[in-house]
Amino acid sequence: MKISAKGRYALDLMIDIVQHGSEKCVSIKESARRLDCSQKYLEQVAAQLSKGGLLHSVRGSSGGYTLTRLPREYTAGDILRITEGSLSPISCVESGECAKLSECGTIDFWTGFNKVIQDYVDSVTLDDLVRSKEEKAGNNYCI
Amino acid sequence: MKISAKGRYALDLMIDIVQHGSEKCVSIKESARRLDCSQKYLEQVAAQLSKGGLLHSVRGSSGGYTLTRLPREYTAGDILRITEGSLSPISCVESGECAKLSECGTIDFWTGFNKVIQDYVDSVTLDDLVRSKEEKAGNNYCI
DNA sequence: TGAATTCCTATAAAAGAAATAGGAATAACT
DNA sequence: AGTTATTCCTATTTCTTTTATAGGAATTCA
Repeated sequence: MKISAKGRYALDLMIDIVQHGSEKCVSIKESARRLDCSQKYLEQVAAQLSKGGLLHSVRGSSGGYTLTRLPREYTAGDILRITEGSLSPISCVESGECAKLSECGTIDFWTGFNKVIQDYVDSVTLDDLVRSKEEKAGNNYCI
Repeated sequence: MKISAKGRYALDLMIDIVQHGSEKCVSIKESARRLDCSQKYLEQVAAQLSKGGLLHSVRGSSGGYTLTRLPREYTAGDILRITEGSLSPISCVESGECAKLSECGTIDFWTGFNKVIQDYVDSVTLDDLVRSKEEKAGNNYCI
């Protein structure tokens, strides 16, 4: 039960855009260099976030991506659900597509599991993540 | 981020053994029939649970599996961790194997995520699951 | 001895994740 | 106008993991 690399990239990318996009667009080329990952793959992640309304894209030369909201208005859940497709631990929790639901002994367990997951990921904002990263960066000089 | 079929089978199998193994061993053949899944695959799941100390196996004719503890002494987490390998949402949370940990902005988020997952799955016992199943079974006649 | 089981391990099949690739569309800058 | 830098679109490949199948060895009961 792992979050995929794509989901991790998505969080890292959003953080990167906050940190480097105060006034300008942030291009994928830049971000990929900083995050040290495949530019082409990161493009796909960005496209998905853009399609999902979490990023605004600017095409053409000196284009890139900007946020569509304030950092505190995104939750980690918003970001991860876009790239992971869903964060539920089991598909029937969402779809209800199971012939044996009425006699299922584990559905309440899965439903509760799903709830703690969603509650947690929606309790952390992008702003929290950025501040966490900034604290870490500061520590490099202090310790 | 899904629990695998193997993990679901493991929970269902443990429940089945509680429900049908009060006095005797429960064979995989029986369970596979009741759970409507591949006998050979369920064998592998059972072997894993047995190896992990959650089930006691009896070989030979009229053999099968029995619990090694009382139902209330297993948590869902105990069972799922055996078959899923781990329930952490990201591997570095356990391994600490990441060169960039000191500058990572998301590690605290992942660590907190891991905690709510472990806390939840360990808050539900096998006994809870069995009772949940029995309630559902009762409903078939009441509604 | 025969039948029913767990145990062991190999392998095939299917699905999904991660990355690569090439180029079209768009927009800024000179 | 032309060059360059970008997003956008989609196909394909490669890799990994999951799921299932397969065959038989070891064990135990009757």
